[in-house]
Formats: sequence, structure tokens, C-alpha cells
Amino acid sequence: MHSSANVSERQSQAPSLAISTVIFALRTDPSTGRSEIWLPLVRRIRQPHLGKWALPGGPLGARESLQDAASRNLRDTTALDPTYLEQLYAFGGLDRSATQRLVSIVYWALVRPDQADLARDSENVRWFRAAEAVGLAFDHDEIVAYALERLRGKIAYGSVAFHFLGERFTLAQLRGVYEAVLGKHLDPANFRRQLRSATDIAATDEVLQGGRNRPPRLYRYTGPHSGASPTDAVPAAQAPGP
Amino acid sequence: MHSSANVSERQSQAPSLAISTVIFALRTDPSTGRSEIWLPLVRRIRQPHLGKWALPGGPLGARESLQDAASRNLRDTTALDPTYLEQLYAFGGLDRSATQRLVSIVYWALVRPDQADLARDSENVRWFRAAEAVGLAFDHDEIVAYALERLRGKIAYGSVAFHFLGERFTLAQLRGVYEAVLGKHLDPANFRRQLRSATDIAATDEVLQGGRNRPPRLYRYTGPHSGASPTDAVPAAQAPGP
DNA sequence: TGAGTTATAGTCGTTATGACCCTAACAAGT
DNA sequence: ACTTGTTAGGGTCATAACGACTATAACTCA
Repeated sequence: MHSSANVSERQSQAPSLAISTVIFALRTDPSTGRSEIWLPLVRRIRQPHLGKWALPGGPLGARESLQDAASRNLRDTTALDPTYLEQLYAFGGLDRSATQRLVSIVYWALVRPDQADLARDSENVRWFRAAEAVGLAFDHDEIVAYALERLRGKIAYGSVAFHFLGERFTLAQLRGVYEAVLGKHLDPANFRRQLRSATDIAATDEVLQGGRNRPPRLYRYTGPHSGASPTDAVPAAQAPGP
Repeated sequence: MHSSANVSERQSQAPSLAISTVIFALRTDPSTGRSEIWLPLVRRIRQPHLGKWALPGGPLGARESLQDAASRNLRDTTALDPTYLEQLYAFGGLDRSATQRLVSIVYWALVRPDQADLARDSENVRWFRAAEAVGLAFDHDEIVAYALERLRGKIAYGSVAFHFLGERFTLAQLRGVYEAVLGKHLDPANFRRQLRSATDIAATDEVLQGGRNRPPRLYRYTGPHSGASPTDAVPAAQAPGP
């Protein structure tokens, strides 16, 4: 491992390592009332791909874990803390960047809508609908597409959906998350039946007032609130050793 | 990204990047006739952890993709080509190695038993039962445990199991794979019913002669034979760009 | 010839799932 | 005050999947 290469050789041989993060949040379309998936992108202020939009990211600090670096991406970009953060994939193709050999370990995060509303666009940070995030720098189009695919796969039977919502939520809101992610209509009655039986949610004694219809009951998520869902068994945080 | 750090700073800051591979193969216990999961380990010939057993691995070459590096691990260790190769996880904890900051992108591979029988132990390469692969160097115990967990999760409804077997196989052999991975007994009749309906296997007109019971029919896998199963949608091979 | 073992087919009760219906509870308009 | 529209939340029914189990077929070995 510690080969006998000298400094200049290692300089040219060793691929650069960076951490990027796909940050998903839910926003409600004011006109239709439907939930949609959004994500923040940052404008490239250097070559290559100057001016294009790209995923938040940067080099890995010497004294931070992979997950910490991803959290830092999130804070730097949106000033938010994630409710869900998990490793997505390591991308290391030879031609990812024209200027250097670059390996990116990509994380994906979910943030709550109440937090996401606080995050404002700036000149170099802008939120996009996930479906409209195309034409990005590097291979980020493919990374976003893969992150969406993984999100769809995870929501099916994980506890991921709750991390899109606040602490208390109605079943209609939760169903909106599923519909936004899966892209199809779900029967309200069947949806209710499934959730009431399987997953770890509990009804509170409160209802949501102020709507123009029958006030829906508020529910609360009682399962693990950590980064990774229990269904997919990501190693606890960061494991030590090569 | 291209920070203004000079060469010596980058030398000390940039974490080393390595690729490791967990290689699983099936072997049949001669006494019980049951299938078991084995994997090859290599003996460390340097510090740290000199003399301990470790996963095959090494640095990432400047002109090879992540997947190519994993394939190379496999060839160098076992002289085998994988029938299945997929990225497992990137491990990057701060204290993985005492001597340096090391980030390892770990792949996992499946090889067929007919190939695995060819691979012989040498002084520095030895095959272990997966359950007995403990006390390894670095954090490799945890990596193996996680790979097994992922294997269990994938076999449930993927096409992974077939990659443990040769081109033609009996349903009992296939069931043996599932039982070895899941660690529990499966009803032969129900197992048959499930596979006949859902997955992509086809009966051949041959049977396996030579056993001491009724000769079982041979089946053939007709699905995709590539690295990643279609159910989990890993990005096609390697994607370019940071 | 019979005993033992595995292959393979079928049965039956339970459970999950999708499509559909009905009533409750509210706001807004008449 | 009453009607209407809309969503919340409870239920039914047929179908599909699943686990446990039984039965028969096909082979080897003693």
C-alpha cells in the first residue's frame, strides 16, 4: 500500500477524493396542492463547467468522516441539518472530470419542509424541481437520477418517508410524500390500512384545525430517527479500519 | 475544490484511497451435504496488522475504474473472474488505520463453485468459512459482516443466487444457496412454486443422473448475467463526472 | 422386494392487496 | 337553516400470495 513511489509520482497517480451530497426536500405546489421533490444546486464558479449547476460538494477534510463531510456540504449550502443522511454510491469513472482523476463519494439527505422553507436561494445556490434538474455539471445528471431511483426503492418499505415531514403530520401529508416519490396515485383508504398495521407511527390526540374540511388527526413517528433506515442496514455511522 | 494548498499540505491532508473486495463462494460440506459460504483472505505481509488475515485489496490505479480495480483484486487473489461484482460501501472512518487516513471503497463478488474449487490456498491466501472469518485486520470484520447482511438482503428478491451456481442447476441446489445465505430451512415444495412463477429460470429437458434418489430436473437461468441485479439499479458500470 | 430418500404436484387455511362503497365532519354558499 | 362539496376515516369483497401440509412418483441400496 505504501508503495515506493515518490511524492511527484503519487501526486500524479493518486485520484482526488471528494464528497458530494444530493439534498432532497418536499415542497407543496400552491396551485395544485401536490407535493413535489426539490433539491438545491450550486453554481460552478471555476472551470471546468464554469457557470453550470452542480451538486454541493468538496474535498474530504483530513479530520472528518465521510458522513461529517456530507453534513458539512449540507450546512454550507442550505444552513440546514439533515433528518436523514445516507451514503449513496461512490462514482469513480475515468472521464468524470476533464482536468483530473476524481472519485466522488456521494451521500443523499432528506430535510423537512419547514426547514427547507427557511433556506433561501442566493446567487450561487438555487432550488430546483428534481424532475427539472438536468444539464448539470459533470455526471451529476446521472447521480441525481440514481438518487431518485434509490429514494423510490427505499420509500417502498422503509421509514424514509417520515424524514420528509415534521414531527406531527396527517396521513394525507404522508400519502402526499409517497405519491410525490412514487409518481402515482394511492388509494387513501388502503394507504391508511397499511400504515396503521405495519410501520411505527402512533396517533396523537390532536387534529389539524384550520382546513376547510373535516379536521384530520395528527400522527407521530415513533421509529428510529437516525440516518439510515433499519431495513437496509448501513453500518452504524462510520466503521473504522481499511 | 482546487484549493490553494501547496504540495506538501495536500500530501498530508489527502486521504489515501484503496479498493477492497469481499469474494463469496459456495462450498458443499462433504459430511452434511449442506452448502456454506466461503471467502478468501490474504495474509498481511506488512505493518500494520502484520500476519493477520485481511480482505484482498490495494490502491486504485490511475487508469482503472473502481470496478476494474475490484476485478483486479479478484484475479490477483483467486485467479478467477467474477460472475457478479457490485459496489458494497465506502468506508472512511478516521481511525480505520493507525498509520494513515485511509478511505476504502469495498466491492463484493460472487464466484461459481466450479471456479472456486480451482482456486487453491497458498501461503498467503486462504479460504475461510464466512462465519469463521473473525479477528481480521483493520475493520474487516465489520465489512464482512455488512457484506453478508447485504447478501441476505439481496437474495430475497434478486437474481443474485444464480451467480453462485453453474449454468445448469437443480432446484435443490438453488434452494441450498438460499438456505446457506438465509440460514434457515425452506420448504422444497413452496420454494419450487415461487421460483416457477416469478423469476426467470427455465427448465431444460435434462435431469441430473448419478444421485441415489429420483433424478432431479436441471434448470437454467435466463435473466441478465451482468454485475448488478436489476432490482437494485446500480448505475450502469461506472458513470463519468464528479 | 421393500425401505429410505428426494422430486414434484396439489390442497387448505391465513393473510396481504387492490377496487370500491359508506358515513362522519367540516366550510362555504344559498 | 339547509344544501353542497370535499376530505377523513371506517368497512366489504374478490383475488393473489404464502406457509404448512399431504400425496404420489422415481430412483438407489440393502
